[in-house]
Amino acid sequence: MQLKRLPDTELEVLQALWQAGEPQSRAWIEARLAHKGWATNTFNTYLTRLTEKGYLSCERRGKTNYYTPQISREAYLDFESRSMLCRLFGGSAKSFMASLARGGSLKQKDVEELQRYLDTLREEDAP
Amino acid sequence: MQLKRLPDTELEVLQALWQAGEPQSRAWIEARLAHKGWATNTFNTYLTRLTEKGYLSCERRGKTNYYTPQISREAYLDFESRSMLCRLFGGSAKSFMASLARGGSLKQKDVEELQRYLDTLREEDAP
DNA sequence: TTTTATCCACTTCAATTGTAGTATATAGCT
DNA sequence: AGCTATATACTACAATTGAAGTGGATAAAA
Repeated sequence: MQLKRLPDTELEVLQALWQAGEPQSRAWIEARLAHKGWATNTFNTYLTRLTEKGYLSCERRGKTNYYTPQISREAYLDFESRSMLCRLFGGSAKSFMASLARGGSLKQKDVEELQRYLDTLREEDAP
Repeated sequence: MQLKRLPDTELEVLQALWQAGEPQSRAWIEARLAHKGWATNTFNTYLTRLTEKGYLSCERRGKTNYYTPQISREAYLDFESRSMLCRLFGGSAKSFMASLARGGSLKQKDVEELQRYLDTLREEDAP
């Protein structure tokens, strides 16, 4: 599938389904995203759009539709984070980090966590 | 100013102006972004919209408008990268890095660069 | 000063997005 | 079989975005 960035609202619905891990109904998603304050039909709209775009499949059981993601969370997030990095930072992960740091989004704790994570990456790479 | 994510096209125009470092005309921007293949008036449209939204100021010299960013590149990128991080990764920089790594966007070289950068951050923090 | 070449203000237009209403089908109850 | 509740299908509509055309203003040339 040729990926395209999804609008915020549709992405939130998709995220809920990724977390679910199995096909879910509109009602289930509505409960999960109750804090959004969207009307019932608003969920239906987003589910339909995601299905038309090929991000979800839809299976009917009785009166109810059950939706299943057709792309993995990993694949989508990878695509979108890469595209963001290009659009904003010319593809440089370091520039991105620098931006977070400057803005104070990167706490001491986050830095340490990241360093540990990067260490594990190097081990994998050159064991 | 209450920031809002900009559409891709407007952001590209703004990026060109940030790089310029001084007020520039539509013609200058058009030359700089010639590879986009946009019609002349398309540049005018985006410049007008950015000005209406408050991201640019506009000064007239003779027949020509000169545009100046009203927000710093740093402030905008900080805002947008933070919002992306929340939307996609629940705010975790580590998850973001993991996503890049999984997708192969993070080369050995990038990892090392990042590690050096993070080291400098810690020195600043606890000298 | 008239002409010309440009630059921009204003208008247009289709597609997408955010949001939800109306209408129809139907599962399940009686 | 008929009734009712409800889930979805279809429709609506304003705002935004991507893209560019028209036409009026005007600096510069003649």
